[in-house]
Amino acid sequence: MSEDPSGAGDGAPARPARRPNVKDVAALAGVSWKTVSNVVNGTAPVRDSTRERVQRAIDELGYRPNAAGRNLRQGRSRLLALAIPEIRLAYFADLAHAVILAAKAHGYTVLIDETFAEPGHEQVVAEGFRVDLLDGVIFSPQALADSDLVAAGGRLPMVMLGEATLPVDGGTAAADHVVIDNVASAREATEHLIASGRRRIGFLGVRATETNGTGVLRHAGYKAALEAHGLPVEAFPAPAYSRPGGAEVVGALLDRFTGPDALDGLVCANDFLAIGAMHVLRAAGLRVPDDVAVLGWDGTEDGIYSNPTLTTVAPDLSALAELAVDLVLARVGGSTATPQVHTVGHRLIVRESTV
Amino acid sequence: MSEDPSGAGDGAPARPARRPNVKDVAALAGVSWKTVSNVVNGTAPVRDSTRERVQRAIDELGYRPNAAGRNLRQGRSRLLALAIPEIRLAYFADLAHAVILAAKAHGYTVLIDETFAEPGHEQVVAEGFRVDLLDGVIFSPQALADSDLVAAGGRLPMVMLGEATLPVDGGTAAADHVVIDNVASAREATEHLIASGRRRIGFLGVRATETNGTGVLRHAGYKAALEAHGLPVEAFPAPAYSRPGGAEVVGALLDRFTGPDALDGLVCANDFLAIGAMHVLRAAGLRVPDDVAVLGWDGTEDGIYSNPTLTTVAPDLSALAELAVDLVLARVGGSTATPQVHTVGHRLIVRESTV
DNA sequence: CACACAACTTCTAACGTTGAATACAGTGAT
DNA sequence: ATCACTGTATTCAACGTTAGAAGTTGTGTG
Repeated sequence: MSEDPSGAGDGAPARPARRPNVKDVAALAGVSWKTVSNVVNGTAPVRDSTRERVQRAIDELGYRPNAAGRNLRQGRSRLLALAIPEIRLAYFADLAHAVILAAKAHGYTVLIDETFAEPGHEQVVAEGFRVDLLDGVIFSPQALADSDLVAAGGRLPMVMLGEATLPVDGGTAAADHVVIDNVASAREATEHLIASGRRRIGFLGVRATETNGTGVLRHAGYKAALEAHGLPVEAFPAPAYSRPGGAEVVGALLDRFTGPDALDGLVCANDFLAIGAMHVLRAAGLRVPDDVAVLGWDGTEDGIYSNPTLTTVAPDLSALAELAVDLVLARVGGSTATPQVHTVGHRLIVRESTV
Repeated sequence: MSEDPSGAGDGAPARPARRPNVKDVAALAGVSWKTVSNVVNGTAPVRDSTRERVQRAIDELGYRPNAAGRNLRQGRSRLLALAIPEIRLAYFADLAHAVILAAKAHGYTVLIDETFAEPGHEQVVAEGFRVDLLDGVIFSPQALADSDLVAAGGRLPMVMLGEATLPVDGGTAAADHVVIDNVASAREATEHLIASGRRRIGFLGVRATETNGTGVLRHAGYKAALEAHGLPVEAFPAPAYSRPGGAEVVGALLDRFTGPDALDGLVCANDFLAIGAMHVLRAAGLRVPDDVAVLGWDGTEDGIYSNPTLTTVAPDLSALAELAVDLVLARVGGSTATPQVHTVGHRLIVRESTV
């Protein structure tokens, strides 16, 4: 009916055909558009009276500097990506939350890229995923081995989470890494089980394909603790660090929970494995923690509301996220410091599953 | 030591000082930059041999069209935002996952905005959050009432999830809405409890502040089912649709689960409330489902691995996400169709908690 | 040989922004 | 009255891309 092509309502001010730009503001304020820019960015001194006049024009038109123009001019987008296997996994949702907050504190916006742990997609990320759009990437790789990253020429500032992409020989890292002390935390967690009287403790979550990943390191700490007490070591691989993964492995392992050498403790490489494991154990008529003690990693909220509640190693996620954002933004700012491995804190939260 | 300011390694090709642009590609391929543009965008016909030559140059230089330049020229960023209360809540993580996939199918990238259900921040989103950067927004509001949205002039294509921002009087919606049939699904779920012999069924999750929100509609369906059977209605408010929220409410309500009129069923407005409720019920020595049947909404994976496993109403999330993306992109493309309310499917998944 | 047509080039312009350089006015000193 | 200086404000140019128009080849057709 109306001739207004914008389709906006009647009562409200009609949607302008074109978003206002600096020139519109300048025209309304009666100054040059550069002065408007100066007011917006504080680039050059502007007289108070002029500033007020410009500000009034900005408010009246609802002017917001166009991001594309600004990005083009400045060569920066103030956009970071967080590349993770899958946002549905609680740990990564927690991580994303922490990273979004940390980035916002620096005026940065975060966009989530799900890799689904596919080597192909992870390789794409490593090689400079959306280098046309992003200022930097925070990358939590899963399938990528240490050697892969070195091959990719660092086209885009990148920070790695976890040790997976570190050279096994201890050589120079290709990018900054942020990690928790997996060996120490695994030792702590295992010591906790031993202290509560467990003697036959299994480890769930070794991975054949990993050379330097989370699972390997946690397994190493677990092994060190048991060997220090002269106790037997028994490790099982997991296809995926997920609830179904944990359920599957433990399901195929149920006969190891009966007989004279029955397992009475299970160190799981993360909370999901532990919850999947507990689910199957319960279905098989085994009691947690009475028959088997179970613990995991990540400190996800699931462990607070699981039945029984779950003992877990919780990384200091906000510290991790802030550090990762600081490091990647330092590179964006031009830093060429030698990449390093940074360790953030963790703590063991003891709950019902290991009482 | 090296004079190379890029800081790149030695073996790998040094990071170029400047990212290649169309002119660099054109020079290498021996064609005009316009031809490169034509190859990249398919704007005009190009001979196969030429196309190949250009493609080789693109690959060799690792050329990727600069997003800022392209956005500026085309007036579109191919960026959508998904505004949700909090990514850590499993339902929203599932939703984000579905939206990311749906958007990717259209060449769009998604950026997550967490509103924390703060009215202030939700208002900002409604008024055209990052209109300078985004092509559109998919918005799952929590605190926003129906009237608020109308006031905001639609500066940015927006699709709303859920009924919260619909006018109560059934008037014209200010934007497209995508919903599930909350009344019908609540009736189904409640009928399921009645069919399994429950007679004293409570509802968890009404909200005083809502006029047209999810909780109100699910309560209406619940009420309709009970009244159809002449059974008593008993509803309780929840401070937040979270596990702690569910735990808190049920914790203060434990005496309603003993005595002659003891509740033997609990319809919870979402899975989180249900899991929090089950947690407290168990701690108080009550058995689910023996003493109390419990169910929720959202179909989150938590309900598969909870103890007991949880009966839930699962929305068809991929349909919901695809529809939302289609609708918002239609607006981006210039559609001025009258906003409508679109309903997607759901199904009741029966598990242990209501056997 | 004129003509149509395809493939490509050249040229112009514009998207909105901001750094660098420059112009301008007003003040105070010489 | 001239000059230097300071505080403001302005003009210029460029970021990388693409749309459009007009011109230039080369090839094949009538």
